[in-house]
Amino acid sequence: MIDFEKLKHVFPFFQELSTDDVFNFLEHTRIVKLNAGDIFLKQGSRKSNIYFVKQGLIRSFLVNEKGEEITNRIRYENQAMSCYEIDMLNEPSRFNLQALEPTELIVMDVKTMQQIVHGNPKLEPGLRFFVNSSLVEALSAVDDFMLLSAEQRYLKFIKEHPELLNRIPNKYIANVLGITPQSLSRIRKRIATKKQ
Amino acid sequence: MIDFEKLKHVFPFFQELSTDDVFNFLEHTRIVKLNAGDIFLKQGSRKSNIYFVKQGLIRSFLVNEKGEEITNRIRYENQAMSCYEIDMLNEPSRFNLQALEPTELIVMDVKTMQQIVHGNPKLEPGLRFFVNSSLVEALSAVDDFMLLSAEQRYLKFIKEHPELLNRIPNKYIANVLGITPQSLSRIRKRIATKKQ
DNA sequence: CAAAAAAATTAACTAAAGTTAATTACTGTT
DNA sequence: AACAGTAATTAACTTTAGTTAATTTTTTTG
Repeated sequence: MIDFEKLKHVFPFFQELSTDDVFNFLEHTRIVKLNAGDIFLKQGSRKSNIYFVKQGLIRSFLVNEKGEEITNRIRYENQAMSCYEIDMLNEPSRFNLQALEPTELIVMDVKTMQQIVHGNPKLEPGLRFFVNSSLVEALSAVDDFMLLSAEQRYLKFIKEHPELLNRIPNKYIANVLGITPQSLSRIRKRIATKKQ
Repeated sequence: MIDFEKLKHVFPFFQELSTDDVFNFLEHTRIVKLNAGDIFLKQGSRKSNIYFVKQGLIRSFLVNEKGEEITNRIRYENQAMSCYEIDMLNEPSRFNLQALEPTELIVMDVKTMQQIVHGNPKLEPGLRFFVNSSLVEALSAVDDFMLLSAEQRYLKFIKEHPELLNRIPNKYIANVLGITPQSLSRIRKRIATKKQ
């Protein structure tokens, strides 16, 4: 059973909607419960879903030519993950999606979602807000890579996501910062010795 | 006078619109003609416009604490530039916008554009396509910073934007790649000697 | 065309990051 | 508590990038 009031908090754009609107929307979603470690989308897949994290923590990663896993995105409560290659470029996913904790996802087919949202103008602002926010986040991340050093990016990361520090291994953070775990370890040491 | 047929090519999302729809949209735009070097938006500004490049070449750049100009975005024909800080975060622009060639821009206030587009459902798909494409581009750029070396990013850049190579100085390309002009010069030398 | 300005390259040096491998610390399990 | 597996750190070394400055090349402009 879906907790309607809780969902309004999870998805701010539900706030202005009637119960009917929300239920009509949620009718086309399904809840997926995952254990830590479960991979719910594999590299090469073309399943075009959008995944809202209701509870838990997920990551997107690929396996490079050396066989190493490289994590490129981390999402937690109230955030959404999608694979832009599948939705927008009509290509198979380059990435795997994996739960890192016991996780509950609200899953919806992207095409279905678009049909429903565009069929009900009251839903449009919510989707727009979501896409626009994603765009701002991505553009801002690009600027950070261009303008900040790895150390500065790390400091910004822990400032903006302090709650993640104790939930994910540093090696995932290193990947997201675009550096190796060894390099992050050195940066952390540098920062620690500076502070004293 | 606006060349309607040309515009349909410039903005693919106009293709399916009636002449009336397009003129209604364009009524709220203005054409701005710039000389090479003209700065048309200054760091700190809150003018929330969207700039479509009809002809020419523009860049976004900031001046860092050392007084150096750092270019973070380059846009040319058929592309659009906006300042996400102003539109989405309600903050003053961190960047300057400058024409690098004699340039013609179609300028429109973002709020006005949103009103018009949301007031005419036929215009919605065009805006959505634009925002979604921007999102894919930005996410892809983030992935490139995480997964590719500076040399690989340069090779990808010249492959995807060969027409830019002879239109902008290498130092701007270096900035966009997140490296110094000196470092790009070394990379170019490395590539040149590899090829023989 | 010549001078001036800007851009690109090169060099020498320093700092940071990648690589490989070993060691230490931590976590989860039985 | 002991073990195994994973993560984090450290070290030694290599490669790449940043920094500062000089030099060469290219572009602009009077």
